[in-house]
Amino acid sequence: MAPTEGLHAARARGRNTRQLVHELLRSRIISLELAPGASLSENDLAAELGVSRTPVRESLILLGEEGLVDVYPQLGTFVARIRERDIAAAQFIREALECAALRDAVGRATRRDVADLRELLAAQADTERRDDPEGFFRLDEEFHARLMAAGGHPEAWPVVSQAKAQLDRARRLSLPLTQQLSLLIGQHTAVVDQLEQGDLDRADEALRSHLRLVFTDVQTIRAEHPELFAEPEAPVRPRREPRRRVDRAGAGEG
Amino acid sequence: MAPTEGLHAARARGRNTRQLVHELLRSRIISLELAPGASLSENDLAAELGVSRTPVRESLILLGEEGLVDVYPQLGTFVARIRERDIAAAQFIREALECAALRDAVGRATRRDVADLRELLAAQADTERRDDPEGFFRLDEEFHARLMAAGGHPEAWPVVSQAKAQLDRARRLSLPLTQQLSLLIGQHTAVVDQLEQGDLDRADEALRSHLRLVFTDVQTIRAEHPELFAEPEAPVRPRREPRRRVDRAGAGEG
DNA sequence: ACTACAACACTTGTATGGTAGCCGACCAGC
DNA sequence: GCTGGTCGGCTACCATACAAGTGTTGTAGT
Repeated sequence: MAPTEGLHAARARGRNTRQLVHELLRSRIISLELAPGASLSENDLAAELGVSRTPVRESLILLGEEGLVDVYPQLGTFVARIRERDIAAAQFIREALECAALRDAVGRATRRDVADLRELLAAQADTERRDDPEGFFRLDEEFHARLMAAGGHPEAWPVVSQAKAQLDRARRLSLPLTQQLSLLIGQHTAVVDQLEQGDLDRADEALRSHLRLVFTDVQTIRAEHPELFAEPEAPVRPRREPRRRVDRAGAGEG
Repeated sequence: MAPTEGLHAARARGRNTRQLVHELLRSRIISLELAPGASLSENDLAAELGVSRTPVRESLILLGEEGLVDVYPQLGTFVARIRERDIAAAQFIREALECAALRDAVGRATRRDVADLRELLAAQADTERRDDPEGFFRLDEEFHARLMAAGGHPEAWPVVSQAKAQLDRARRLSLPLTQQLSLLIGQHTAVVDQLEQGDLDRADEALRSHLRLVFTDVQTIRAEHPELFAEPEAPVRPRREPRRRVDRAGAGEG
């Protein structure tokens, strides 16, 4: 595969290299293709992607602002380990914003909005039948985004999305484990039902318990994959990759 | 004045050039020292600050993510005009997060928390007596930050702060106009009072109306300073500075 | 065997050079 | 006078070179 082709091809569509690299790395981090703690060298990434250090570096700075990577000057850049604090903060932000938007959506959402949401629910049910969790993730994202748009606050979605990224990293582990797609879809449906009926408090409660379920899921994951999480009170001083000994004789790694 | 000295002196305190430039520009934009619509050239800024283009550029990218500047490739970077959408979104985000944090603070805040808040209120009253709106701004910032900390969500403050930045730009105009410092302080006090008494709904209401007042203030400003705002539906295609005609006769400088 | 030390490889941070693209100004032609 | 084309200067974007700092690691000394 030649990833540079994909990059340069997309550049024609009005997005610059920095944005492309940013999105690429972001998706790799959220999907855990890049595991927490992994080292991200500007040089290596630039070489791998066939671009210069500049856009890579700028992407890493942005990811650092999002809390997805930790940059230690003169030491290295690492995929951020999942921190209890960050998870809790993300959960708080998400819950506050999504529920507030939903409350605004009650009595404001049009029939068209509701119809669109129900269409998404049907599509989500499809992904369950096809056993396509990846597809569900995309539709889940869209569902929550549209819910906020129905409340008249589409601009706030990026903020939620950023918080969500922290949760999603751990969630990727939980979903295939629990296989709770039908449960999640049921909760989505409940939210839309209450929204349609105009019951403000019940809608809020439905969405809140849904978000909380995802949150508690993350907590259970922690016991199973402690290596992905940061120690509670041990500020991780990451280790540099031990240098591979350039030993001609036995270095035949293929 | 030699701003470069301040920069390089502060560099010793563990902050790199990018962060310093970022903070500097951010404060200048929020204080309206850099007016909406103003052009920000990487070259000019680098020359003015005595650093290279790299940290300046990286700062501008970050400011772009915050919505404080608009970057038009191959055209220029401009201080973002105040957009109705951005203001509304910022208000929504701020209200949702601060009120949610306050609700958590009720029944959780310690006596120490309340005492600290009251100390801030006293200091705010001082700034009113001394007619020091700049000082009030700082204390206001700290008050709201501590309120969120009292709710157990200090990590969410940066998100609020970023949203607040959009509002503050317009607020800078409104405050000296209205001279409502005492009113604002009174509202702050009401929030703390309800928090201390443990009345959840009244605390929420007190904070919400406080935040709304600030918001409506911004709206009144719009009529007086339309040039700082963007047209509702006209995506501003910013103009480049007209070139000064190089007229030999009258331009004998140097 | 163990420790102190010094060179090294590698990191991010900063500075600078070159490129594609856009806009305003200028000018020929109508 | 007005319009279309061209030119020049400016922009952000990307690439590259240099600087400053850190942990590892091999080594000499004890």
